[in-house]
Amino acid sequence: MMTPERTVGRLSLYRRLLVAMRNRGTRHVFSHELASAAGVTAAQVRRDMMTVGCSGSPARGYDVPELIEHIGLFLDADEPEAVALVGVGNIGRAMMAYFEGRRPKLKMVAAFDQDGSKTNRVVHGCRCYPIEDMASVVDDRGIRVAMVAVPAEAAQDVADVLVRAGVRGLLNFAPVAIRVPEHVYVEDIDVTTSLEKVAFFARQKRAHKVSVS
Amino acid sequence: MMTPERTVGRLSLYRRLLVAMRNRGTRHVFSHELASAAGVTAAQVRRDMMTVGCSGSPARGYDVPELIEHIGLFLDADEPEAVALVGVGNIGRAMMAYFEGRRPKLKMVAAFDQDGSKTNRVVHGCRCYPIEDMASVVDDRGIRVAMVAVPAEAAQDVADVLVRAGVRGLLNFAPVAIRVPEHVYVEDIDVTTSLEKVAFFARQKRAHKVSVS
DNA sequence: CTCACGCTGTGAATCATTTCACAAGCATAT
DNA sequence: ATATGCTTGTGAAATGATTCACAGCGTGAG
Ligand SMILES: NC(=O)c1ccc[n+]([C@@H]2O[C@H](COP(=O)([O-])OP(=O)(O)OC[C@H]3O[C@@H](n4cnc5c(N)ncnc54)[C@H](O)[C@@H]3O)[C@@H](O)[C@H]2O)c1
Ligand SMILES: NC(=O)c1ccc[n+]([C@@H]2O[C@H](COP(=O)([O-])OP(=O)(O)OC[C@H]3O[C@@H](n4cnc5c(N)ncnc54)[C@H](O)[C@@H]3O)[C@@H](O)[C@H]2O)c1
Repeated sequence: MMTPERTVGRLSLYRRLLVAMRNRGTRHVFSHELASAAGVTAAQVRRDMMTVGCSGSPARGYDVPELIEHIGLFLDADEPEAVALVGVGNIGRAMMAYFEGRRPKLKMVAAFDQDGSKTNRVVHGCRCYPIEDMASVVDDRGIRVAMVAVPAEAAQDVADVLVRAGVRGLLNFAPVAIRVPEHVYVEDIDVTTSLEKVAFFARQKRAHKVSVS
Repeated sequence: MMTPERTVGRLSLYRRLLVAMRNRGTRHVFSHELASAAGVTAAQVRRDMMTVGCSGSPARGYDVPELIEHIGLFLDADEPEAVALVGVGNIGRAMMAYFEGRRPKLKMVAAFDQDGSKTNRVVHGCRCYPIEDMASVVDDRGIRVAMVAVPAEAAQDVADVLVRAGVRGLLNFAPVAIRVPEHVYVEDIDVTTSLEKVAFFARQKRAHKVSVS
């Protein structure tokens, strides 16, 4: 019954593609069309649709608005969710700019930083508080999801405070493995690792190409 | 013989942790220590060490400097590799700041942007060129790895030019599935999807907690 | 009205990755 | 010298994710 992590990621991607299709006026979509747009197989799409409990017709495929709605029911909370950001540096500011008005169900409502020159103002519609206020603001506003964009040395401490204040999910940009209690979910975005993977497989592919041809 | 994608990601992570250990003066490490630092199991670490062909002693564990070297031999190219960046916006600039002097084997040597106000200068040690020069600069410098940080609408076009100019690996920040020939590797960093995953599992965990206790 | 086609939904099979479990090893204490 | 208590390395088992393959169906053509 527990949904696989990969599936959730793909559903988020499908939704974005489907919204774009709807905005272009597309009403129906076949599994192979969505699959090709998402870069996965048609069977995968159909399986994923099973997990959101959505079915299509053999003749027309899936109904796009209906799919968007079902994915929303599955993925989203009932109420819009408040998200906190810790660390108003390069990455933090880029994220504020990016998320402004993008996903109405996930609104960045509070940012925190140690540096006094970055706090007590509103950036991209998000209020910036001194770090000392973090526990109380997160607790008061019932914030359950936070992005961590502070230097690696500070990430664990920040996470500890967030978790104690009630946060249940962390998106971590700092290049460290954050340790959290079992009931907290952490997703890491590790750009260095990603880039090293790209460099590694870029080389592999070249080698493979040569050896085959 | 083809190394799994996951393994490569973990090796990159291990290396970072090992370098930090070495800088603290640690000479030897047991699989369970590295595992705990990386947030994986000890068996996983030992398996991964097998793929880089590195062995430890039952008494002392693995030799830290030796491990760092072996992972380097496995992951890195012989020569330092040049990396290109396309899109000198919020994300692009954050990446330039971040990678400056971080990984000597992966050096960001050229950035490209459409916007004239961002080009023909040096930012964080990386020269910014007009987008028109991209194909020739990438080709001339033999660049094989590139980061794509342009708006979604432009990403496919940019990727096409890069691939034609000889790029074999892409790190893509734009929220679209980029289509590339079979011999090119693409890794996506999709912050929206990651955040939606975090929000989803944060909720799940809460539910799980309640139902168990 | 009937047929043929191409799609969906899904059990079963395949493929990939992780974990188990244990023989063999090495340093240390006795 | 040898017993002890850790560890490593690794087949084999388990788990997890993806793909196959096909029955069943709805639609549009004839
Ligand atoms: N910039 C990038 O492209 C990039 C890429 C990958 C990872 N990262 C990681 O993301 C994190 C942030 O990177 P950045 O480039 O935005 O760094 P940055 O230095 O620009 O910003 C860090 C911010 O965190 C604040 N801060 C420091 N300690 C704090 C604390 N204890 N509590 C609250 N705020 C604190 C600082 O005042 C600063 O505003 C780092 O861990 C970095 O390694 C950044
Ligand atoms: N900012 C974020 O936190 C964030 C997060 C996730 C994803 N992204 C994605 O990353 C990409 C960049 O985001 P950003 O916030 O840096 O955007 P941005 O608007 O700040 O920067 C985009 C840059 O690309 C340049 N550009 C546009 N078209 C171009 C083209 N055809 N060729 C070359 N350069 C071109 C622009 O001049 C600009 O400098 C977008 O696809 C965005 O969706 C950004």
